[in-house]
Amino acid sequence: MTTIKDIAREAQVSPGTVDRVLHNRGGVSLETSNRISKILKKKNFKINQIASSLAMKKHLKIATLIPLFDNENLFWKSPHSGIQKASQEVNANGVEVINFSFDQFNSKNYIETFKNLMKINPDAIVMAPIFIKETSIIIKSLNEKKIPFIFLNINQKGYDNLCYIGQKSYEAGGLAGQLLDLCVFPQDELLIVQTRKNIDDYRSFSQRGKGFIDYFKKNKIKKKIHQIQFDGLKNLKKVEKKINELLKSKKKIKGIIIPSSRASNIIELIHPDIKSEIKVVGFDTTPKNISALKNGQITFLISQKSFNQGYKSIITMVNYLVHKVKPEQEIPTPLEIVTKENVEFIEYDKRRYNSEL
Amino acid sequence: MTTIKDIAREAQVSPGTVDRVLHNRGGVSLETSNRISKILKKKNFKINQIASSLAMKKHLKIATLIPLFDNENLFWKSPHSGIQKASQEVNANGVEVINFSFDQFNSKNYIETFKNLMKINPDAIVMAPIFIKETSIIIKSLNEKKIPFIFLNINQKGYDNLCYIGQKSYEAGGLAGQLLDLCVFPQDELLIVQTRKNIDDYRSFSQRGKGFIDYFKKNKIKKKIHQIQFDGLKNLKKVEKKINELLKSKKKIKGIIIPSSRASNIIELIHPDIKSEIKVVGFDTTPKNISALKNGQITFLISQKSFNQGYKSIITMVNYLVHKVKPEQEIPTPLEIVTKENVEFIEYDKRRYNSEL
DNA sequence: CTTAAATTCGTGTGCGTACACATATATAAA
DNA sequence: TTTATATATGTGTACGCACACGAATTTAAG
Repeated sequence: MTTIKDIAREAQVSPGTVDRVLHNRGGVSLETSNRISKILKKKNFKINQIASSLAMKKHLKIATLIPLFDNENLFWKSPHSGIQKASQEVNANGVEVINFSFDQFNSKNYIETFKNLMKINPDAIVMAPIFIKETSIIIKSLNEKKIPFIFLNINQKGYDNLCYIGQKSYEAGGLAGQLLDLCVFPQDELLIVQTRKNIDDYRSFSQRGKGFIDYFKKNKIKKKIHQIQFDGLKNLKKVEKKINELLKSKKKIKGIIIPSSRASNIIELIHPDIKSEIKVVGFDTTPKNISALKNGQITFLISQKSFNQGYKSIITMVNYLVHKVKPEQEIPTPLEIVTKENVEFIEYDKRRYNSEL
Repeated sequence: MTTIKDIAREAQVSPGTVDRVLHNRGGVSLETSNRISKILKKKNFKINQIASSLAMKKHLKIATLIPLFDNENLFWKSPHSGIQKASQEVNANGVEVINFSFDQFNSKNYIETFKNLMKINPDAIVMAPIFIKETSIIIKSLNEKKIPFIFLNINQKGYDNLCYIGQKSYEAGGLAGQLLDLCVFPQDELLIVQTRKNIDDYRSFSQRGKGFIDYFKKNKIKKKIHQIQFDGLKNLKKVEKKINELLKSKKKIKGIIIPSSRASNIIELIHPDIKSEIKVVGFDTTPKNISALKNGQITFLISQKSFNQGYKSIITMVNYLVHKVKPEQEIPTPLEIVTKENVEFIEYDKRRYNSEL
């Protein structure tokens, strides 16, 4: 292994001079510089990353701003884990990741958490821009201080975020369309169950619905697609009644897509006799969804691979900050199809990841 | 960040003593040791990997022994890439990975390549144990020299390999069963196309076939499953004739599984009229299979994620050598389902990986 | 009580780099 | 010529840890 010292000796200069050439920090005569460069190439010198980062002792702070998770709503646990895993890896490079979580149903808390976040003077931010208006305020503040930021899992257009890392929801809907189309009879009808009313158009739920419908249009498949909406899942009795009534009256419905991550909550309300004849596509591998998949109530789950999203967000940011690698503007995560028959291996893989934290 | 020095100061000992406790290298009185341990825990001390590996300056050599790939047979390209990626990462930890490739149809070459491999005195080996007899010779040699080894992608029982990293072929066949079952009518029949005759029972091809058949048994689904075998794909005319004749005579066959990685080669021989009504499940995301998937000739591909396999094999070995982490005996890779609608994202992800090499 | 042996612990060095600081040389201005 | 100024290069230290060596202390043996 060639070291800086070796190069220096051969070029008859001091290690410091070689270092200057390596990082073209100036202050070296052209003649010396050329001589050193030649030797560097000849010896195929590569800086030792280990020694380098040890010496640099850079202390970058990346702050994350994403929703809290709890037993009720486990979705954000997975990105959190991915971020954790990445944190640990980059920690060795002198990068510190500090997490700030907010209540995803409370826009005020979103802003307040952001203010707290700014107190630590982060060098960069990874965030899930949930609220529209508040996000615009946040981004303004970030732009003033020239702090780079990445959008995670939720995209907002019109900002100069370094990139967006997340699922293409519209396309995920298309995939759901293909899957249901494959496993129902041509004459069967389908149903979209929205678990929240009046949701913003940009939200993944509605994007998935659109993609689903458009899949059939695009492929010129004639398909009757019903829709039903609920105003949250607080009043379960009401939801139960409504959906069972619908399914009883429309016997031709043999496929259901639930574009939110609450598929299991809906499915368990459906009458067993009806349920057994219906194929269901849900989203996100929450524990509840997984168990519904395992006992056959859900046919397919489409996973965001949100662990990977979290992981990538940190790695991408570090690459940008440390190595000045500009990422592509959109980094879509693969659409992972999960069924009863492959779920155990996907779960196994996750466990490994988490245990490696 | 807490350093060894900090701990030493608080425990009123020298850094060397703390180091001894950290690596329980002995030579420390119980009393002192306990005191130091407590402080370590209290301060949540973690050794700085960077400084650690810099100081250790270990020079481990891991050799890989896997088949060559070429334009004809691209399967092994992917594990190679994964190994490359991992190599680069662990390189920073003072680990060197040296690749040795052999002709997968030439058992002599397998042994010869192994002999060359041994000349570099590797500290560990990652290998694909393709040939039975020759493998037994190789392993004997490795055991004598106490060199640890990992089986990659192909498993052989009865050896004390550190672990096996690869797909569970039997289960992959089950998954194929579920997918085809979901997308054909109950009365439809299925077909297994083996592209090679007289293949060893342990090979993934036949394991997949078994898993496929057993899926229907296990779930008590009555299904007529036909089988056809070819002796390689040299004589394409003959293959074409035979398979089209079969499909014409058995009109009820509406689903085909090709348990090797040559699905596209088979599919393109089938008469268009028949093909359009048949669902096809293939394995492995070779370029040819991908394009057949894109143009609708293949319905599902089940991917080995062999890039990940290669990657994991190196990481696992390094964890064992450096951090003494014993892996589980079997590390199955997720069974990835690929369709026309999600293939582009999976391809994108691969490209990213490769570009990061 | 002396000496040897074992136990316990401190010190110092090296790993390869980054960077601040010091020094030397050349060039320009006075 | 002298002094100031810029340019070019050398030196030294810190980064955090691993490990060898040796010193100090305790215990055992004679």
